[in-house]
Amino acid sequence: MIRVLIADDEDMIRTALAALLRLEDDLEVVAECRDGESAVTEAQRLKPDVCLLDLEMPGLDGVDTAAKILRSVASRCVIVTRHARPGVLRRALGAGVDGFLPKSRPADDVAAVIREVAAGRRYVDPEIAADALSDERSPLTDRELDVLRAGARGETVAEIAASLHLSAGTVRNHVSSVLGKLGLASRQQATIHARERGWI
Amino acid sequence: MIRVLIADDEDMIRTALAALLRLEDDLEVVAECRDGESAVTEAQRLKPDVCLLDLEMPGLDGVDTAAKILRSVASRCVIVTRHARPGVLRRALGAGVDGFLPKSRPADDVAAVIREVAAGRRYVDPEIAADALSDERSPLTDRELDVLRAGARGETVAEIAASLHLSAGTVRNHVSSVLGKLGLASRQQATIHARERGWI
DNA sequence: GGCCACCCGTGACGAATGTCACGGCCGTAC
DNA sequence: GTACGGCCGTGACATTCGTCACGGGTGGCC
Repeated sequence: MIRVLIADDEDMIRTALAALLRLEDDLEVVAECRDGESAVTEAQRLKPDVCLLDLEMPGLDGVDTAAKILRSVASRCVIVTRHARPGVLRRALGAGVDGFLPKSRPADDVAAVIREVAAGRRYVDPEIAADALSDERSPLTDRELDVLRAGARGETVAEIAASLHLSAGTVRNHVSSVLGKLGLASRQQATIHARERGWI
Repeated sequence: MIRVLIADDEDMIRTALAALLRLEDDLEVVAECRDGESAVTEAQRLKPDVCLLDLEMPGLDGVDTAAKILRSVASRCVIVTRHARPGVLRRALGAGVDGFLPKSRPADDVAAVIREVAAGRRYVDPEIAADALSDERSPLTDRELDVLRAGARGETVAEIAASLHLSAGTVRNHVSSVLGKLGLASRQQATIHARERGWI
């Protein structure tokens, strides 16, 4: 019997997946969590065989949650996500995740992947894996990404500078460098671009 | 037997819901569609009793799809959505939709709502309904929303003006008016604000 | 008729933004 | 050692952006 923990902040998808997994004879859903923090707590308490973690969750996201779980429990983690991008896959594998499944795959595959991972194998969606091999990784430096992240909600240059403890001129230089690398013309275009590729 | 059409571009949630609904004795899933256009076609061909439509779909969104279906077939429509905002609910009801269910509700509720709607009753998530009654609707004019939509991807004022066949000064005035009404300081903040509330 | 809201435009102003050139400080690679 | 790239900062510059005041046009409402 494979003991499974599910974490997803969206009730409809979480309860639907849990109900489907319960129909499988060899799977047992031992916990349903709506955020990363409770998933970590429950994983430490119940020590499930496999944790199925949604990437997009408030607070701790799926990868952060997996990293915390893997540091303290001998569980295996599968990341499920709507926005499957090479950048995210890299982050996930770096955190020690064993499965990576985009939500563009049918629900039947979830049980299959859980069995694979529980058996000690890894599973990565082949489509994304191919993308991750062929694609360009972010040409931006860490600091440049910091600036993009800090300005993602429409903050002004001065506010970005304040939150990063920089001077406004430095922020402008970083932004200018980003726009040059990406061939774009404004910060908001750069943030959209970076978000679509999973860089931030 | 209630005949149901499901439309959702995300395979995992669509197949999961379809599988769960098939477990119900009184429901029959007659079609699964991944976009609005095919949902309209299939609805016209199969004339299902209830159409379960995801709001967020490429091309025709859920509400547009419902409007097209309701004009040509005697089906009833239920909108399912991740971002349930009063503005969206208003749009949906205006299109003649009979059910409105956010994805923050458990999957069991889907079958219950389908039965309600099939029986000729309406169902609107009480949480959202309360919000819709109490909240402010958008204080922005149609043209102001046009400008926000046109500039949602980081376009410059001149580009917005070109795509709306306006002068740059007029666009700036609309933007200025929007920012005044919302108490914000930049276009990108205004677009974020409007998106969060379902105005665009 | 007047009043008002919305729409479109112009012109001018200050502030914010992006570009460029420059210098300095650290690491790592050769 | 030198060379290079990332990082931080300054200063000056042109462009863009948001604000304001103004005028004209339409259509609905009293």
